[in-house]
Amino acid sequence: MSKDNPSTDEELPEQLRIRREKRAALIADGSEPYPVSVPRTKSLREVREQHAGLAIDVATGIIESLTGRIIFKRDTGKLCFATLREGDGTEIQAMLSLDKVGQNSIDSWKSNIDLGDIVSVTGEIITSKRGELSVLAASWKLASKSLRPLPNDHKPMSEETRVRMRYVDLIVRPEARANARLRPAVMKSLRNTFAQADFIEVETPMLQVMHGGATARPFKSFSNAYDMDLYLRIAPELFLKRCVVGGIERVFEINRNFRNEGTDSSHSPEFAMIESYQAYGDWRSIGHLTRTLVQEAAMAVAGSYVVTHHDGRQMNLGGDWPEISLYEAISKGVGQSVSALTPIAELKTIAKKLGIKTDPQWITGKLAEEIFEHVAVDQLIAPTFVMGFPLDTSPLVRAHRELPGVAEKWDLYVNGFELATGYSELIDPVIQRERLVEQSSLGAKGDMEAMQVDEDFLRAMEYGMPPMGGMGMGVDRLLMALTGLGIRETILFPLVKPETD
RNA sequence: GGGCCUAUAGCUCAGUCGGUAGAGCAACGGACUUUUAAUCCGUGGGUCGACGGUUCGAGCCCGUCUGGGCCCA
Repeated sequence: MSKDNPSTDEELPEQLRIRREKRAALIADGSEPYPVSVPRTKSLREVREQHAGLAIDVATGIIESLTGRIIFKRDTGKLCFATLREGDGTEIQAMLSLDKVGQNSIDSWKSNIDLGDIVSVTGEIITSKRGELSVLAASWKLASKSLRPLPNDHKPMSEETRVRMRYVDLIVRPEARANARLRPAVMKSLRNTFAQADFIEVETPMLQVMHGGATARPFKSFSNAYDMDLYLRIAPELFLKRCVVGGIERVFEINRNFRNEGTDSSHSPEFAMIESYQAYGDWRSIGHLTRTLVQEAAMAVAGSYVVTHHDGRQMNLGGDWPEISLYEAISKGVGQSVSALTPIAELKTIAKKLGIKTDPQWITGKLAEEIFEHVAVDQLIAPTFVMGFPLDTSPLVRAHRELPGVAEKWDLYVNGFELATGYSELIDPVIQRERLVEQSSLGAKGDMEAMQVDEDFLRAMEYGMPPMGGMGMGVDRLLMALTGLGIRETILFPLVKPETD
């Protein structure tokens, strides 16, 4: 965007140039376009609350100093109106009349103050003849001169502009303000739910010597001080499990993970995830916890287990959630019986028949999961636990206590996407070593997603890890499930490629 | 990875058959003491994403690249 930052003013678009000239004129006049402070006695919200229900054309006699960004400006000859807006979207009208502020002041207001400027207005709180709650200025002061015109407040900015200039999006679009405040409300609820169940929050390394805990391609980095490669973590799992070995029996982390993979409306290269482990629990107890976390989050932001999406559609997250078996869902979807013992050749035939493009490197379980995603996922709108995933794609999970070839792993689907996953964790260090060695051999064969053998993690396990359930849930996806928004709307500043000239 | 769509004023968008670039809001000048996207009169504002090609002439046609979006895998 170098065209917006030229070295000389002559190159600027008209509107940017004029605002810079106004800034210079203010300085030349001896008034500050960027003062260190301005009068402010109350927030706009406080004034609105204090004077709710005031009748038309009332003078309260109460003097306040209010600040806000000018979002509309309506100047008549001797009386000027402006709408001030503060960060949460609360608006109050400012009125400047010639007989209250004088000729110089009102002239300066008309010529030097623009849409987008932040101002402080001191005066009596009144209602106008149309009943609009207003501050009738006795004096005013510029708090910050805006050098760029605001976009049209009545036409939404394009999706790309919203993402690239979220600060402007937050000024002009109510939904953007609401979304930005939704995430902290959900985070607070999640932490409350964990706290009530005696879980302890920890923070584990994001820079890791080796990536593990999930199958995904990592971002690679490098430490100059240690002269070694580092990876941005793809999951905190192996560190949280170390915590459980050390006796933090109920543990969780809410933090960022990084995956060097494709992006679309439900995938971002960096994303917030909850992981939680519960000693002496299993996949069912952790499933119960997961449901509570989601339902309490819904209650916190919507006041109900029934949430309303931005398109008006409603989603009931209340009650118990149905459980379906992965292999039964596949069997139903493809019209023939499929189990964890179905030979890979048969799965390949099915995949081919469905038109799924397969990778010859895929192992049996991966093929089954791909078929599942192809035939069943779209129908999983209401919250549903999909139970019993292939053992060979779940290297950190305990084998199902009854079903051969199946792991005690569920995926929670909502709105057609995977929201969370939970396991009965594998705690036998000998089997764990075998699984990780197998993974690393896949890595050696070129599978960029395969885990490495983390010897320190295995050593921790060898000290004895209690039986436990574990869970991971995408925070961005939880927000998506609660609001129906795309991931780029739930993240304030999603990664975008830089603008070019 | 493949296919389709898209990029024009500060913002949101039109632009017909290839013939001097348009609107609304915003801006600038003027009028107006109760406006609510104020109104009225007047004015200015463009490297049409970048580069190359075809043509007497390209916002428009062709190619390459870049950004963005959608669908498929």
